[in-house]
Amino acid sequence: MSNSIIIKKHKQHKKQESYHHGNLRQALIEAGIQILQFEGVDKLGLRSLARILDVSQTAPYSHFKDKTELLAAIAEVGFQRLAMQMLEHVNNSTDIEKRIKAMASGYISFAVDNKALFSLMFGRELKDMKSFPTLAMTAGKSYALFSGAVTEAIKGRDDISAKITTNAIWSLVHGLAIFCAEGKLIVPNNDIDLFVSDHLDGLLNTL
Amino acid sequence: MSNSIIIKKHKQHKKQESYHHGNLRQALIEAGIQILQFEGVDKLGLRSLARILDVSQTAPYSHFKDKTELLAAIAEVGFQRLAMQMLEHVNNSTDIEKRIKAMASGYISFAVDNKALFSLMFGRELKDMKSFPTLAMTAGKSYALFSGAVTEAIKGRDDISAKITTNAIWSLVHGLAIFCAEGKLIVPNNDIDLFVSDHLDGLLNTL
DNA sequence: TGTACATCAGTGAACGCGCGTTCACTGATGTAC
DNA sequence: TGTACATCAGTGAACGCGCGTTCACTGATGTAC
Repeated sequence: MSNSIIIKKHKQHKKQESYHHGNLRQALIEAGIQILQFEGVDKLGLRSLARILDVSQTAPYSHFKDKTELLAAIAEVGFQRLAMQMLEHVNNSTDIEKRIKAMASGYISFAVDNKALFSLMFGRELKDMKSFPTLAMTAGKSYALFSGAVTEAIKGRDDISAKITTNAIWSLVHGLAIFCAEGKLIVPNNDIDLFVSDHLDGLLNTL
Repeated sequence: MSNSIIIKKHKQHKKQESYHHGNLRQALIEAGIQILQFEGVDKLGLRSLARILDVSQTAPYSHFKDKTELLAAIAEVGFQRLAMQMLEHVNNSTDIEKRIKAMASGYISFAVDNKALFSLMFGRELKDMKSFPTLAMTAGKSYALFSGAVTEAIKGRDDISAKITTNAIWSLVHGLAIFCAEGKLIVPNNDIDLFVSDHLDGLLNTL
């Protein structure tokens, strides 16, 4: 990738070059996501980010107390997009089983399209989410989407069973997402919907 | 943890201190696993390992061409133990469904007991397994255990269906393993067998 | 409207760190004769 | 059995690297009067 792309995208060149960046916080997050996209988690550092944004290496400290806080902010955007992508796939289907499958497709294709971001979101770098309550909340949204659908599907049965089913679906989808992202599983013909349908049918049939 | 434990375990003190370690390759691998157990992936380096084993920082290069090769060796041991732990849980049950559940229990409890090793085995550090054929082979064993059981269970039906079912089970189990290891899912009363049974029933019922 | 001033977003030098790897080397080992 | 010698497993100094973070600072901004 070319760093200049990232720079241009964020450093909106005003008439006179300004001392202040104007939008550094947001730019750091977005550039971070770009680095994840094209380079990988271990290239993502405060210094590398500052370099890309053409800003001094300590400028990020005006917006984030330390590196972890920046990573948390990036991951949070990731979780927002994950939930969005799940919802986009759902569209307006009313069939509950189809909706679950659609959410799964969204989940998995998000993972495939954002491998490094996805692994940051679930990785060891941020394993103590307790320090980042808003991150934890945002992260909970994608789970809640599955959970809500399952609860609706099996209403009548008890809560425990709903929870177990939700966790099973979530785990299955997450596992598929990881293996697809890593290339350990291949989606035939890139037909993600068929792929998901095939792999979820067993579980969903028992709903 | 105390590093001295690791040292004592490996540096078998002979009468006269020997110039040669005697067993450095094996010691590096085992100390590596210890570091993973008590410190985490990012504390695992050639230098830290050499330090622990009380050996010069370049000694490891007599046994591994570079860091990645050492990591691959460690991961390979991990995969051997994973397969072992799966088989141990199986014992001598003949019921195929029970056997699959037992293997799943082994898989998940391995992940919980060896979080960092598990994440090395499936992590980005070794994402290009092609460079390590024996690692890839060993890694395939745990998959083969699931695959064999499923094939046996649904014999009569076609291969494609067997493969899909295997992948679904594998993904589900892997997802559960990750979430349990990360503490995102809690195993009630530490009854891993019941936990697994609950979460796999849906899928296995369709066999 | 113009100005003083607090606040804030940046700078740039410096800190200490641990890392992987290379290099020329040396002490120990085992084997062929 | 004793010895020469190739081989191998170590040593220790040095390389260059990028990193997170701290510090004292300065230029820009906006607001109260």
